[in-house]
Amino acid sequence: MTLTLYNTQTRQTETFTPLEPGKVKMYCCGVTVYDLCHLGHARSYIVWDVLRRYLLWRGYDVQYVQNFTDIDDKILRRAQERGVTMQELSDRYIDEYFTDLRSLNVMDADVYPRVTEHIPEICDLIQALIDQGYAYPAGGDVYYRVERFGSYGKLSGRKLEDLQAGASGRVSEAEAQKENPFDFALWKRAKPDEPHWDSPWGAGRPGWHIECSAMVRAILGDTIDLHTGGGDLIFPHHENEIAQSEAASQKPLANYWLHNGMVRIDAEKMSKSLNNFVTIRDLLERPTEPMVLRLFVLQAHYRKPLEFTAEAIAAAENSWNTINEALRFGSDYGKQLGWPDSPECQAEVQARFTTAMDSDLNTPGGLAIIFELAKELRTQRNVLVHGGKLESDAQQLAQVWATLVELAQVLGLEATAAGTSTESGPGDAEIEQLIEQRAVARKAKDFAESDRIRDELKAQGIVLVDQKGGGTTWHRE
RNA sequence: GCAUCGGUAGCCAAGCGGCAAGGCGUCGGUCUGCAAAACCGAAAAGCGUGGGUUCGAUUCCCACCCGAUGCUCCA
Repeated sequence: MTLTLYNTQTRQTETFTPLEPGKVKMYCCGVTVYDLCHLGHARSYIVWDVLRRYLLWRGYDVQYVQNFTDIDDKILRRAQERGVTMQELSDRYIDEYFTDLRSLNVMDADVYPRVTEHIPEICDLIQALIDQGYAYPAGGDVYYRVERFGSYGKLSGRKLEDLQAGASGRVSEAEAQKENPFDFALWKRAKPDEPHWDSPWGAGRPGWHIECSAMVRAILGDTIDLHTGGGDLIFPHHENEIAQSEAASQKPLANYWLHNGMVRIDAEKMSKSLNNFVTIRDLLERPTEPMVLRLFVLQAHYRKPLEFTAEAIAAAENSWNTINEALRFGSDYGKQLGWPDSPECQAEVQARFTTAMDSDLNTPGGLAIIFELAKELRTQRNVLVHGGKLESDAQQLAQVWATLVELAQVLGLEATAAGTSTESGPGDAEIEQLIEQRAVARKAKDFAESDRIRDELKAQGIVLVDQKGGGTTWHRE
């Protein structure tokens, strides 16, 4: 069984072979921190988190690095608008990033480099490019000379002559200084009142693309195994990273380039600039369980576009209930069923899961297997609750459960506790008393009264379930 | 215009050469005073369109239609 991954660079699904057996060096392009993360970011980081978890599960030693872009035009502008420093603004949104992504059970990276902490390495790299003729200073800026890099465009499959200059409608005033309109800034001269660093080319700050090249080199080395990010980064960001890094080192920057598909809303890409985004915070405060969002994301293959709708989230909510109930089976009933402390996993099921995941991280395929396990557990749970004993062998069921927990963990799906009992409303004793009253009414065939009590509790989020034997159980919604 | 990726049941979504996974929803049954929950069962796509290759194509090739993304803000 070998892992295969779709490599944007070759446009093929390839067998994954790390540079060094058993070890994986992985770099993921992180966020520019001037706002809250939205669902599109969530998708990206969940997907790469799953790749990382899967590699770990397969026994690789994974070194995972993800940057924060903490200097940028948009950060500056917003900081000025709010009357705070750029660092105050970026620090705040880095904190917010951790709040949101950790709640989605995205594992922390091993290193979170920040641009402002790597200015010397960035300057060294720029100098090396100038020395080799790949870059030139102009009026306090430094530009990369795209025509000098013969394979420019190899990642995104485009040729310089095919590019349409200014197609995005954002032509900078610096355009005139460039030798070629596609030359891009490595270093930007500081405007008055902007944060800046001294450099051989004058006071300024780094361009967007150079940071990743410099930080990958500083932390992971010239060549890494996996470089990941959103599909909207392929051009120009990743193309430019390749041009910078490979010109400097004469070695490949990454052996595998992986990109996730965009989240769409109303058939359009969700993005900050289109202002059509839904933040992770919005969703979680609705409230949507974090695991529901994970499930929503993982039910689609990572490279395909994913349409966000309220219906889709509602569907994922129902799906998650099934898995969640099954995940809780062990802690709820394991002891009473005499399960061993750590039941064995079912190798055959693990193998099928592996086959799905090996094929370019087919999480929908993996989830189909998880649902098989979850449905069996849920069925037995209900049989147990309603009938008092299991229909299937308890020890075998323990293995089903252990397998489910393990595979769900690979996708970062973990059981969440039953309804929080902190909400207001009637207390347990009061509920029990109402149930008692209702039982009396039912016995007297006063169904109007019994239904009234049931509806009243229902309105307060208390669901009554009449049992076969005549008793009534209840739970909070 | 150029580049890339898609178009599979009511919705979401796998599969990619040999009689179309899974999830959500829908319908029927069991249970119930009625519900809810749960359980059992069912219906529902022949895979964008037109050609071609093949014993055989949703899967490969060609053309076309539609959509998305990118073409120096972007996960």
